[in-house]
Amino acid sequence: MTMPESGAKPPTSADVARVAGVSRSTVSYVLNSPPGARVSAETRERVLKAVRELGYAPSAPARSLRSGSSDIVLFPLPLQPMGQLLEQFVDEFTEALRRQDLNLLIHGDRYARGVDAARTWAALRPLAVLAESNRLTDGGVEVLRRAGVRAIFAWGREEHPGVPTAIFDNRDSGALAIRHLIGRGHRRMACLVPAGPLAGLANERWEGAKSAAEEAGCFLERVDVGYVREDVLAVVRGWQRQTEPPTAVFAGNDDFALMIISALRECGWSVPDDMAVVGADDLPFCDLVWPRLTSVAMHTRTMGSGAADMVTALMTGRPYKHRDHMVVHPRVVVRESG
Amino acid sequence: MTMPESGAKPPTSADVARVAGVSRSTVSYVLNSPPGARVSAETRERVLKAVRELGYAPSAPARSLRSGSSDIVLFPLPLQPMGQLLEQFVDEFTEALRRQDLNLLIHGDRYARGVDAARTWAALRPLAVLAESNRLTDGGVEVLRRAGVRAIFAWGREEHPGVPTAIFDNRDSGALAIRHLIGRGHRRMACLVPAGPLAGLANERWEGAKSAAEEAGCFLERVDVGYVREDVLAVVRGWQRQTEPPTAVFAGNDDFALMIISALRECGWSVPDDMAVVGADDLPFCDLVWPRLTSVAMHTRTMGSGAADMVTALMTGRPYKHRDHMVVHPRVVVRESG
DNA sequence: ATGAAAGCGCTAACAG
DNA sequence: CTGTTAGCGCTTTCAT
Repeated sequence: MTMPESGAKPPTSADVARVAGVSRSTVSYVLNSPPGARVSAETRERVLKAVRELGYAPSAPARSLRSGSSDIVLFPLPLQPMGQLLEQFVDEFTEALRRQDLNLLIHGDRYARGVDAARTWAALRPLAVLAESNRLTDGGVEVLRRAGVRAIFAWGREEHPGVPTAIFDNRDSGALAIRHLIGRGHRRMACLVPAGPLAGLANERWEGAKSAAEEAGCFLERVDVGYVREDVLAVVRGWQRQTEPPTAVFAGNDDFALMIISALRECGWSVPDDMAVVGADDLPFCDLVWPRLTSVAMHTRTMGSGAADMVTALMTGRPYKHRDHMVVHPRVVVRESG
Repeated sequence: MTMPESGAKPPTSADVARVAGVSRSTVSYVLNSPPGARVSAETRERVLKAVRELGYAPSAPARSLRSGSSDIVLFPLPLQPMGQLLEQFVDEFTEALRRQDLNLLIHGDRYARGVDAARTWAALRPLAVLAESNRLTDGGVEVLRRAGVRAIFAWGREEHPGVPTAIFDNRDSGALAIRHLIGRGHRRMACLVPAGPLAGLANERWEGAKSAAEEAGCFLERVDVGYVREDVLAVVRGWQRQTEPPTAVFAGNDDFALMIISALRECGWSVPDDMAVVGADDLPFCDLVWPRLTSVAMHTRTMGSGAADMVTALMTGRPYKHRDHMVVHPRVVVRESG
């Protein structure tokens, strides 16, 4: 490989053709091997050698312009902090896409929504877009459709009309956590509702928890609490003053479960004997602390493979049903804390 | 906005021009407002109205093809799990880029490296690429340069020759942790070296820790340990049998710090009195557990703004020095655990 | 098995 | 201020 000339323009397929002593179409045939392409082994070798020599990389923009479709699947970075779940999902999805020669691109803007966001996404002319449902509006979907995006896929709490949606109902998580605790014999429980960036999420989980408790005729206390240790400590102190404090708490998420366990211990209560604790999200540290943390989790894998399935359907030309919705169910990962 | 025709092709600037009753160049002028463009307010309005009506989004591929440069800054998703740090960095960087009308795209493939990776990245014809230094090879950098990528920026442990690099030296982290503990009066210490996906990282931290201990004439025990609770527990049990066990431990990362604190407690030792614990990465939960976790952290913000500065330099045409390296220094976030 | 040529949607230089 | 036009790099007929 020779040195780059500073002002040099990127090599084109024409350059490759010239160096290899063939025509541009031959280069294209070698690089894309379409159904009816027949290139002699020797020619192919010459072309590939030229490619290497020139450090040639075909221009995706030009390709996309010419062919009218791209190999990009666009995933706008979620607003809600996903932590490790994100990397897990991305890994799986990328792998599935790679088998179809597709590229996952995560768009860094986590805030734009509606038509503005759609225009930004549409500009890239992606093959598919997987967006949180609350960032899609009718107008936005319209813009994407118009721009030739072949598959639009939503995910999140609410389904989006006309767009296949993977529904993560956080009420289910709350309900499941409470039912799990009831199954373990608890009758007086508390549900933490954390403030902060995850408040919306937490509130949904509370709703589900509440209805599960009502259904079973159990007592469930709602405890709003800030994202600081002192608040959590105050809550535990409050319980210690009660004559009949709850025997179990659904912490709303794993961070809070960690906090509440810390606080309980500081106050001399043990987990799960004096108080059972259940978190949510099943973050990696659930397995690392002691007592290990029982947690309600969504099947991230379900979403990863579900999304990949959709893209596969799209690629193989199978009909792609716009009305399909998929509900992603939570499950309880039972460990020692509750 | 009217209904999409199913087989319809995406609207083009020509469609907008026709609907607005102007020429294509006028549309382009309105949408890009280049220096010398003069369009009457009324015409501009007509054009924008047509844009809205058609749900038009300009094609980035076509634009990029024509103008020879794009608005894409490409950030290959790091192989090493970054957790929250990633989202923090992305947030900040995206915001800085938005001010320049640039888009951050995160490429989902975390594994490809060298020339193969470079070809994939180069295909998008991005304006800039920010890659982990260990995924860049000379050949890869060459391919990117050839493809007209204006700025190539590396980050990670080692600097990459010829490419400006943000150096995160994990030896520094280890050394800093140990020096902090020495400053607190500890003379016999241990350093956990976790196995698993982060082994490389941990090993570097160990090296730094070791040299800091040697420098100060202190004893530092290297403890290799698996990513499971039992291993950590066994380590603590081992210490309990020693007549002169260490008084402090650098856990290598925050997850391990959490594990070791759990294990210590299970064995009846208290933190930090019987054993001080320092983690690394300053994950959010450091503030949530009790005792709150002292942790060695890198300045993610430094990297975010550093990266943005580089892109700014690039955009404003300031000379862009290919030999610049930036060392990102760790700091100790002191809390109760050690 | 290979080459010639058209055209994807857009911008920018130039002409009016 | 607006319109005409050339061509960016590529794929894909259609001829050879």
